[in-house]
Amino acid sequence: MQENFFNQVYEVVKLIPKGKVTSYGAIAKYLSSSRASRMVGWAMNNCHSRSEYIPAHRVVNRNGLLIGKAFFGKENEMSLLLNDEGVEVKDDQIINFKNHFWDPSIELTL
DNA sequence: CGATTGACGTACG
DNA sequence: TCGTACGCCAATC
Repeated sequence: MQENFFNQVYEVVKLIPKGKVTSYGAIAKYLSSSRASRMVGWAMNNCHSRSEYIPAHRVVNRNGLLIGKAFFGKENEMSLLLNDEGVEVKDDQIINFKNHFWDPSIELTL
């Protein structure tokens, strides 16, 4: 399979610390282009094809909205996981998103 | 093999 | 400030 973009996405997502969240655009920008955010979402769509578990619930859109909840299975599961990790989520919307935001381009110190 | 879609985001009007 | 168009790459139809 793709050992460059997709694998990079999965690796970054798995590196997200507990209680932290990031956005598709942040990962895309860290990997290549800011406009490659669709590829990140596509990677998440195929995340089940990966051998490792991908904490996709820690990856949200630019608005901090749990857009992927519909693909996660149980809608509440995604919110509950984030809440359990210390991330405040209200109505599928992350509260203090900026406070919980985890930027790979900064945390990974590219 | 060619066209369209897809967990988004940025740029331009 | 709000709305529409485009870009990225892979997978599916």
